[in-house]
Amino acid sequence: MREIKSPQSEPKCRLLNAAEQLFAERGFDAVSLRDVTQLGKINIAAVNYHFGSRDGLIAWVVTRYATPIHEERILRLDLLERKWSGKVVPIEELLDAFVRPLVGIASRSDLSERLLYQLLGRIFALRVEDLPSAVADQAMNSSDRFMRAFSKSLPTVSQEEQAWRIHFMVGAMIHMLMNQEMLHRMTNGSSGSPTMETTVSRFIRFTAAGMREGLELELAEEKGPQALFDF
Amino acid sequence: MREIKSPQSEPKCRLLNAAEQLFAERGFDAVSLRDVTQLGKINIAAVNYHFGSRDGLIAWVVTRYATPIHEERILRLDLLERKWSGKVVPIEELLDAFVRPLVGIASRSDLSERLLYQLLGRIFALRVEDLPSAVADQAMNSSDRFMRAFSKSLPTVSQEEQAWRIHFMVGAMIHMLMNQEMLHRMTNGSSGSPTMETTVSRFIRFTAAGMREGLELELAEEKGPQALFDF
DNA sequence: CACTCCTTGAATCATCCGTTTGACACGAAC
DNA sequence: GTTCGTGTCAAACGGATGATTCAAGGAGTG
Repeated sequence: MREIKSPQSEPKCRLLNAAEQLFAERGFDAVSLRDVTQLGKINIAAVNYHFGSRDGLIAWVVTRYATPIHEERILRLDLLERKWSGKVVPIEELLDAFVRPLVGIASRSDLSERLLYQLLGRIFALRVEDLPSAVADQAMNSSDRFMRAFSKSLPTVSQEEQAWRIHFMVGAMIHMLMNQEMLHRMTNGSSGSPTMETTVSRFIRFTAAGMREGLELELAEEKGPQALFDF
Repeated sequence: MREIKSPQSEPKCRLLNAAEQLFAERGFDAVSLRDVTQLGKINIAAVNYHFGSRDGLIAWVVTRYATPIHEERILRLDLLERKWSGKVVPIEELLDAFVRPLVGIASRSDLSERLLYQLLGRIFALRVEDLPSAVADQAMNSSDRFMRAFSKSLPTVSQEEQAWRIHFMVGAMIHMLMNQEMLHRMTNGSSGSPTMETTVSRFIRFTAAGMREGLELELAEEKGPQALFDF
C-alpha cells in the first residue's frame, strides 16, 4: 500500500513545521539546521534546496507570520479612520487594530497556541535590520501609520512622549506574547485557561490608560496638583 | 621600562570589559569566546582559567549587574513600607523603587550608558531557568515582595489582573532598556539627548496609569459604560 | 520506453565552536 | 638557589555547524 502524499507528510511541510516549533521554543539563534532536520526527519540538503540557506528559512517563517499581521493592521486602521472620518478615534480602538491581528493569525497555523504566540513574540522582538527587507518595509509602513493615528487621538501629548509610550506599549505586547504561559504558573492556573482573547483585552485596558495618561490634566499638572480643578 | 600593572590593563579585566560590551551589543547567545578574546586581546584559555567555562563567564556578568539591582530594589521597598507604615503606598513610589535601581547602577560600570542599559535589558529578559541560581533566588524573592506590595496598593484589582499588569510593566521596562537609542532615531534626536532619568520618569507615569486603570470604576464598568456615573 | 524536471538522500567540505593541554614567565616562600 | 603557586600563552583536540556535491528516485510527457 502506497503512502498517500498528503501535504502534511511531505518533507517540505514537515521541515517547516519542525522549524517553526523549534524557533518558537528556543529562538532563531539557538536552533541549528540539524535540530530541525532531526525533529522533522528530513535531509539537511532540503533546507538549502527549498530555502537557499538557513537565513532563507528564517526569512520565510518570519514573512509567513509577519506579513498577514501587518496587512490586517493596516486594513483595520483604514476601517477605523473611515468609521470615525475626521473625528478622533478612541485609543482603545487603535490599540485593538494594532494587537487583534495577532489573535486572528492563530487559525492559520499548525502550531499550538502557546508556541504560536511565542513565535510571534520572537518575530516582533527582531530588530528592523534583521527582518527580511519586505517585512521591514511593512513594519516601517504600519509603524508610521499608527504613529500618525495615535498622534491625532492624543493631540495634547508631545511627539516625543508619544513615541516613548508606543515604545512601552510594544514592549508590553512582546512580553505578553513570549511569556504568556509563565503567568499560568504564577497564578497557579487559578483561573482555568484564559484565552489570548481575554489577555489582549487586559492588554488594551492597561496600555490605553498609559497612553492617555495626563491627557486632560497636562496643563494643570505644570502648576502642581493643587491647580487640578482650576478651570 | 616595565609596564605598570594597572587593573585596567590586566587581561582578566580586559576580558570582562570585552565580554560585557559584546554581550550587550549582540546578546549572550550570539557571542563566541573567540569574539571576546579577539576584542580584548586575550588568550582564549584565560576564560576557562578565570571563569571555568563560557557559562561561568556569563553567570559572572549576569550576577555582577543583577545582584546589586535586586538588593537595592528590596532596600527601597523596605524604606517605602516603613515610610508609609500601614498606609497605602502610592503606585508611583512602588514603581520607582522597582526601576530606579537600574539607573543607579550606571556609575559602577565602564560601559557606555547605551551599552549598559542594553545589557541590563538582556539580563532581565532571561528566563528564570537560565539565571545563575543565586540570581534566580533574588529574582523570585523581589518578585514576590513587589507582587505583595502592589497587591496592597491596588486592593480592588484581582490577583490575576495584577499579575498581568505587572507582566506588561516588566515587558515595557525590558523594551525600554534594550531599544532606548532606537527612539533617538525615531524622533530624529529632536530633543537633544534625553537621559535615562527622564525616560524612567516617563515609564513610571505610563505604567502607573496602566496599573491603576479602572481602580475607582471597576464595579461601574461591569454594568456597561452607560452606568458610569450612576452613583 | 525514453526523456526531462523536480525532489530527496548520503557523504563530504571547510569552518567555527568550547575546552584542554603543556610550556613558560614571574614573584614569593623556604 | 630552589621550589611552588599563579597567570598567561600558543597550539591542538573533538565535535558541531552551514553549505555543497553528486547520485538516485519518481512523476509526468512525448
